[in-house]
Amino acid sequence: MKRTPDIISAARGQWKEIQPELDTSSMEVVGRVLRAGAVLRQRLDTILGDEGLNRAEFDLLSALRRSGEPVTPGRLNSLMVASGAATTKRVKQLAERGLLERIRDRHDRRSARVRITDHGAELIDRAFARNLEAERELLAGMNTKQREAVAGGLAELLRSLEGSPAPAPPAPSQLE
Amino acid sequence: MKRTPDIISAARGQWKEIQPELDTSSMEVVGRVLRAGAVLRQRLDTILGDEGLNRAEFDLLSALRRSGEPVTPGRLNSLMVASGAATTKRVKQLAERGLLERIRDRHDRRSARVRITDHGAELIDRAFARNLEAERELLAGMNTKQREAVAGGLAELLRSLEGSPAPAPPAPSQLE
DNA sequence: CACCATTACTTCACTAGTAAAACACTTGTG
DNA sequence: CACAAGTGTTTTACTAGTGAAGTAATGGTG
Repeated sequence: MKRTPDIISAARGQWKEIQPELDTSSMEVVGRVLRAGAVLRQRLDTILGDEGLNRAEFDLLSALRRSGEPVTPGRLNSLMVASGAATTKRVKQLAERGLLERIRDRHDRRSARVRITDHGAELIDRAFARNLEAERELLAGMNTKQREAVAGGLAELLRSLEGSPAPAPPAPSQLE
Repeated sequence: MKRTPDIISAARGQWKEIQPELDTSSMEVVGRVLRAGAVLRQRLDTILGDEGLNRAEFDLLSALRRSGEPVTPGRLNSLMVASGAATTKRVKQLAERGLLERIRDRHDRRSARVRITDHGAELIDRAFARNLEAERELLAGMNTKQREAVAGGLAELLRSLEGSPAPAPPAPSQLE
């Protein structure tokens, strides 16, 4: 079954002419992930904008919301695949908007824990639902079987790259 | 066959507790693409740095190199999934480094075409090979079958999102 | 041809991200 | 216990990206 080529197939063909001996097979996965990610981000970021959030803010509030309890900046870094400096900035700005707050960690004074506010939870709940809807629309060109196939493969890839997700550290019994 | 969950499965489980009626199935694809992309980028960008290029520069030189002929800024935008302002900046900086040059387009004076220099081609050839090697290492945790499966699914996704790639516009017979 | 709509690109003002440095705290070792 | 090594986070200086505005050119229409 011959398929219309996607842009990565086309690119591989071009590289073959330039450097015929080069093994470009990794592009089949990596090139496609990076490109699909860029396209999806470009399209979904505008939807988030309508909800008053950018990608960074959305990711932070999502991570906090689904964690269900306060999270350390270090853990946020890895949940969001961001640098410490980026996380610090994001937390500061959303704290100023009253969407989250910092709570001192009595058990480790190098750190504070970040907790979403009620206002923040309301905002992310709405934005998240809206985002899911937009995602579904973007995936509408694929049938269920195709979506499940790529989802399974991507899960393999993530496990291969990251291993299994670390459980959240135990919440201290008292935080003030 | 029950698999160790990846972070997106875990996240979906968390959302199910917060909003049980929400259909989060799109996260299986979109969430994973975005996350895998972020992880891959984080890891590969350091490799590119060793070759003296950042992601933006790498993408631009790659696009030019594999095109084999001068490209308009507008086409570079879509090849790289970047805004016009970003492309302008990238072109300016790499031109200053002598890695590419701008050629006037006699057929449309709103535009110039961007051509990679010999120096630029040497640099990207080495960087590209190094990048492929790093990609292969990152994919080493997956077997061939798994890689082919996810590659196929991702190709479907890209075609669904972007359609088939536009061919390069004909090269004018004379450019000066 | 004159004029208007559209297109292609650049400029501008601002924001988000990063590595490295700085600082404070925690843990390990003798 | 004292000190060194390690860890967690923030600060800093800088860079890359963006939307909107600006500018020039092209194409369409009467």
